[in-house]
Amino acid sequence: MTKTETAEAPHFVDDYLPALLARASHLISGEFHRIAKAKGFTVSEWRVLASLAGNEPMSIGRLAKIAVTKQPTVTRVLDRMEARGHVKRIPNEGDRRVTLVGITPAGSRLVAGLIKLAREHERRVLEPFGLQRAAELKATLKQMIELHQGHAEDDSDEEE
Amino acid sequence: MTKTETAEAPHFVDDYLPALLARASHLISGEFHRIAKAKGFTVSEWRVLASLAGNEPMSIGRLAKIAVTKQPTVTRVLDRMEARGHVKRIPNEGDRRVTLVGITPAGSRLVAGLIKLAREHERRVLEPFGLQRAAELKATLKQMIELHQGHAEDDSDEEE
DNA sequence: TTTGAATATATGAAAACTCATGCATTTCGA
DNA sequence: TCGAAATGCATGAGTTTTCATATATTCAAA
Repeated sequence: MTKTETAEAPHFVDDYLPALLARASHLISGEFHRIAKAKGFTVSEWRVLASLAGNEPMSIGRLAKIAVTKQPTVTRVLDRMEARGHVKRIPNEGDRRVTLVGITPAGSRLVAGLIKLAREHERRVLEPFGLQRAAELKATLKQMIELHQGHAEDDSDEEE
Repeated sequence: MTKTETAEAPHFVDDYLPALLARASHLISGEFHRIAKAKGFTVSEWRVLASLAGNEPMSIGRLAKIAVTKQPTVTRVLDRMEARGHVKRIPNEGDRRVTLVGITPAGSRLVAGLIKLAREHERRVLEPFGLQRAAELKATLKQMIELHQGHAEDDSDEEE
């Protein structure tokens, strides 16, 4: 129905990489975010926790980059999470401008369950593609990330 | 490139598909969003315009789905854009619950330039991967979107 | 028809995010 | 060593987004 338009020519956003990435990301992550929310976390909080999980403390700036969240937002998310005892700020020895953030044992326990669920969800998502294509997809995405993390300007990307 | 770690197993988020999608999407789109903002659009506005560009009017719900934005947000974005004359709401004949949204000539002119820039940007992003891998990436993403658009629950996904 | 459940969009109140900028600390050139 | 520029994080203020729900319309069933 409603095809007053010319034959087909897929619409712009249907073949535009950023749109495809956004839509796929949104759909896939959204599925898991419902689980995270059920456990009492906002999306940002889950991202922060997942980024810190199993890692040594890292700077807030680095965390912002990994968690795909702007620095002021991260600062505020950390305030909430620190208040709940899931993460802790740690003054940095060498450079006192830096504040490190680490996950607490309580935070670790909480996120451990979520990560388990996240991995299961990921497996279900990738399953229809097979190991080969799944690996290719991840490799391509990783390479793309690698190529673009330097384009900085906004968020907190750069360094390295 | 990454040295911070102890050459250990890559951290959870470094091989977790949703994180890779989010990070790639964020980095790539972010690059273009700077251009869109320079032209006076917010990210949401650009998404709405890009979704409508060259298309016939569509319902707000469908637009929300395509633009990867929640319905209340779309409604408000539309308010702003309609006030600027970039889009227009059109009462739907058959079902009067539905409000259609179309891009105006003024909106079309504006977005035409942006889309041209967007395509150039996309080409630059995909260039290092070659036609083959680029096509595979898009195909995989499209299939993934296809497989998951029904999982609805939040936003506005479903139907179809 | 009439009623009750669905569906599509809008909206008030609250939460989250973002920009611009502030403060503290470190770096670096003169 | 001094002062300017840079860096890292925090914060005030304003905007956007979000949740929950309201409103309007359609649909299904009795």
